[in-house]
Amino acid sequence: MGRRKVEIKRIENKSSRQVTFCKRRNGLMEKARQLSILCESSVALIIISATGRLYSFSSGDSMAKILSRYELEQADDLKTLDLEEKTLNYLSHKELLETIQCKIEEAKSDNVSIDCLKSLEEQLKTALSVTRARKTELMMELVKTHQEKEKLLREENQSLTNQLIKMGKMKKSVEGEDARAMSPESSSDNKPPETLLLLK
Amino acid sequence: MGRRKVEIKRIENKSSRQVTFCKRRNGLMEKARQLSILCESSVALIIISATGRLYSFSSGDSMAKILSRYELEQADDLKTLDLEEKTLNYLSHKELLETIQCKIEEAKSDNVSIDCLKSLEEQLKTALSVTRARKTELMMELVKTHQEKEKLLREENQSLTNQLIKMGKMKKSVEGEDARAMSPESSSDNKPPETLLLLK
DNA sequence: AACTATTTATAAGA
DNA sequence: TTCTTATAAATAGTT
Repeated sequence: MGRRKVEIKRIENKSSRQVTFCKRRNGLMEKARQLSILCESSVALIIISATGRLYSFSSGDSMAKILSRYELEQADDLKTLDLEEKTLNYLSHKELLETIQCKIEEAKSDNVSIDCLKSLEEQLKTALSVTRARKTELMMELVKTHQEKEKLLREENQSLTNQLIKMGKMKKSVEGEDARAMSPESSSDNKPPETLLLLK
Repeated sequence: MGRRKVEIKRIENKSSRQVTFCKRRNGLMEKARQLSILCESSVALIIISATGRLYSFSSGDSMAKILSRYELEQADDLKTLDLEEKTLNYLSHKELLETIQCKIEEAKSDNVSIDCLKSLEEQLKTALSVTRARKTELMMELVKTHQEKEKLLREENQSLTNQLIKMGKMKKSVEGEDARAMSPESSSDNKPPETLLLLK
């Protein structure tokens, strides 16, 4: 939308690249704002120029909230488990925590070096990821357990329902012919009644 | 840009809000992509719909890289220092590290509870923030020291230059008249030579 | 930093 | 939902 159509590829001329960056960045920010208002959604936008300058917009929820929601979806689940696999391969959660304790011991001194803090930061980052991954792992297990329990309960339920239908039919077949109307929601898939042995 | 102008405010009709969300979301993503390519910049875009669905786009660098760059700018510097002030007010870095060691001790057991891991995660997050803040603090001090050293060196340099000019002039004033051409870059602000006592 | 000729995005309608 | 089209909005090149 300008004097002529432009191909979407890196603009070679430095100054026109800079001008376009400024124009389109503002356009993008405005569009992000509009979307969030029109459709009451949360939008987080971070732009880093080629020269390293940072621009950001966030709406609805605060940036931190949006980012943590994103991380919840991405990092916390499978990706972190993958990313941290390297670490997990060498060190178990327990071993990692032991390692970090040593680092912390070092960092408790009153005049720590920047390098020491840098290294502690890295360790804490890793520990945080691994703790999250382990937490997710445990939660997944928990969910799985619940799902299985639910499945068994559904099966039990189905079985009981079928038995009821069977009994109802026997009774109705003595009384008359409109027995099918009794439980319409399960009328199309009444399998032969299964035993309750499934439920241990 | 449609059949008529729309005010930027929440669209009341649910289905047209949904349609607009879909259209504008796609538009925004496309614009983000174009900006990143045209101007070789990194763009991270996260959109969360009113119903909680998450959409994201990232370019150039990976999402994780962009987010950590964002956090570096925001969290690491003053804001985290503010955000974590609460924590720092109650616990020093050292005390925090001691607290975390206890948590870690708990979490090292083989069958930790999810709650325990959740709490450890929180502690690690705080420790990470505080460690970063402390690191930044120390780095700022270091930078300040260097800046002061630099200032003193510049002053020493200026003083020496001035002394040289003065000596040069005295010499030249004996020899001839074109002495001004000697050091053109410092010809306009040659203050009287200061002592070197500044440099301790 | 403005200006405008064009292109592009999109609101409403089908 | 998807396509179409009239119109609003964004922006490329120019000044």
